[in-house]
Formats: sequence, C-alpha cells, structure tokens
Amino acid sequence: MELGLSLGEAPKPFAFMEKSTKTNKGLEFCMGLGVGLNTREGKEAADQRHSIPRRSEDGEEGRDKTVSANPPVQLDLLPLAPVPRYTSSQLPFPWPVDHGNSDGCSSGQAATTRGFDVNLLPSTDEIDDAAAVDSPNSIASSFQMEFSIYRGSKRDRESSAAPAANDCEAERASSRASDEEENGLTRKKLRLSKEQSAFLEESFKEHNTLNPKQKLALAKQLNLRPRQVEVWFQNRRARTKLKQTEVDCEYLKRCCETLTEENRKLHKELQELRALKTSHPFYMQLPATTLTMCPSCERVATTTTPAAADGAAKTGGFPAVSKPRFYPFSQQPHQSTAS
DNA sequence: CTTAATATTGCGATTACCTCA
DNA sequence: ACTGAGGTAATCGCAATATTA
Repeated sequence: MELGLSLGEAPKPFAFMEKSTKTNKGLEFCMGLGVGLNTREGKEAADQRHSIPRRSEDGEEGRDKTVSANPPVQLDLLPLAPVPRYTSSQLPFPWPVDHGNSDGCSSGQAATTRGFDVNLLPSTDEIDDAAAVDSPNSIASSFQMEFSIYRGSKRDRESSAAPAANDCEAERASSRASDEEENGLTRKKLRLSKEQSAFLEESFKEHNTLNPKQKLALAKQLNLRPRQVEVWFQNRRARTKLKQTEVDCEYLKRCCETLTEENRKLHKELQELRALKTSHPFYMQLPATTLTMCPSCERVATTTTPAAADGAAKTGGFPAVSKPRFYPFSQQPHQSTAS
C-alpha cells in the first residue's frame, strides 16, 4: 500500500486521491493534502487556506490577484486567540468596515473618543502623509490621545521621567536600522500596548493586508509609524501561516496514524485468510498464492510462485493448480504480473 | 508594442529585545 | 540576581509585480 503524503510541492494535490476512491471500497479513508509552502503555488495555496482576500480594487495590490487553480483541502483553522469580536459599529476603524471597501477614510465618530498608548510619536512628515490622504473630517485628523498606558521596559519607564529624553529616544527608535547603525545606536524593541495590539488584531480580522491608505490611517489612529503597522501585519500573517502549518502537520499526523492502523488491520485480515487456507486446505481449492498490491494502481493481484507452491506442498495445503485465483475484495487484478 | 530600469509589496529567515517562570 | 525559553518587533534579502521612461 502506498501512502501518498506530500509535504513539499504538491502540483497535483488530489491525484492519488482519485485513485484511491476508484479502487478499494473497503478502505473508507482517502486524503488529499497539499501542504506545499515552499513554492509560490504552495504559498498561494496556503493563502487560500487562510482565506486571505486578494484585493483587486487597488492598483497597487494587483500583484496578488493570482489564485491557485487547484485549491487544496480546506482545513478549518483553530481560533488563534479568543479576541472578543466587535461589531462594525463598535469598531472605529479608520476605514469603512463594509468588508470590501478600503477607501482609507473613516466614517467615524466613535474613534475620536478612543485613545491609545504611545510608545513613540510619529514623525511630523508621516503625520503629514497621513493627513494628506485623510479627509478633513476623518477621525485620524481629529485623533487625540486621551490616555496613555506605557508598557515599556524598566529602562523605558526610567527614561520616561525625562520627557525630552524619551522623545528623543522614541525618535531614534523610529529610524530604520541603517539610520541606527549610522548613529551607532542599537535598535530598541518597542512593545505595543494591549489596546494597540487588540485594535490591530481587529483590523487584521477585517483586512489581513493593508493598502497604503489603510496603513497610514491605522498608524495615525494608533499613533504608530506606518512602518510599525506594516511590520505588525507582516508578522501577524506569518503567525497565522505558522499556526496553519501546525494544524496541517497535526492533521497529517492523524492521517498517518489512521493509515497505519488500517494497514495493521489489513495485515491481520491477511493472516486470518492465510490461516483459513491452512486449516481448510480444500475449502477454496486455491493455488499457492501470494497476495500483492500493485503500487501504481493499488489493486490486489496474485502471483503463484514456485517457492510458495513448495511451501504449500510441504504443508499439504494446495494442489498445484494455476487457476482459479482468489480476490479478497472482489476485484480483478489490474495486471497479471503485479510486483 | 517591447523592453529595461525602478518602485512597491509581501514573504521567509533571522536577529534582537523583552518578559516571565 | 541570574538564566533560559518563548514571544514578538524589527531587519534583511529576495521574488513577484506594477509602473514608467
């Protein structure tokens, strides 16, 4: 028996599944798994499983329009985190939450009352950028911080005693690594607040990718740099994919166990049939037969070998008759010379 | 219309920092 | 106080795609 499990590239994820469905009806299980994450197709397939929407409304997202022609098996994702689900009216996203529009500007009234922890302040040019794409009535332009829960490190809390120094540090942290290296500074990891993370999480549920407008609006609303929002979404997608991979592996593991068990049962059945032949040598008038399974077509075939015939003769079991044959599953062998 | 250069974006791999047991 | 593990923000390099001259 062949177990076709492909953990790499899976160009034809269901090819072997078709075979198995047309043969052994006694085997009630069949699988079609395409866990090919190492190729572009695999990535797209994975994205399909993740139900990542491929936006097409924005020109800049056109590169993601391609979809796999062979969608692999859909595995239900376990809930990643028990994040409370908000309704659209409760969620003051900086873009309309009509599940499809990504215009970037919000309708929003509720967001004006929601403030967020600030690890660092966006640079003024980024604020200008965000304002440039926001309508004059957007919540982002009217965003105000109303509370601040700083969850920085001990060092951060110490430095927060000196506001000027903290601003300077935040500004430094907002630079890219190249800038940091140029300044001889090590990058500083900034922890997002619970509120920021929760809001990003909710945003991710709405759109797991962001167009530039959404990114800017979200960054402004959360008082983060657009780059931070972008990185967060990238990492969040990576986490989702990793979780899905774990689910896939777990599923494959269960399938393997199932197949192993089925194989064990088949072996047991075969032994019982052989024992039956031994105890009732003239019951079926069978030749000395070796049951084999064609690896290509997965059909059971028989071969009559001299050694088997000798063994049968020694036990006094079977006369040396070339035919008839015994087909345990009422199947004709695909080829007479099965290997 | 074709093509090369450039810009943009997302992803995988990895690093670095932070928190916690 | 120290330490290792785990989580995650951030970085880097690459590939695919879009845009533009």
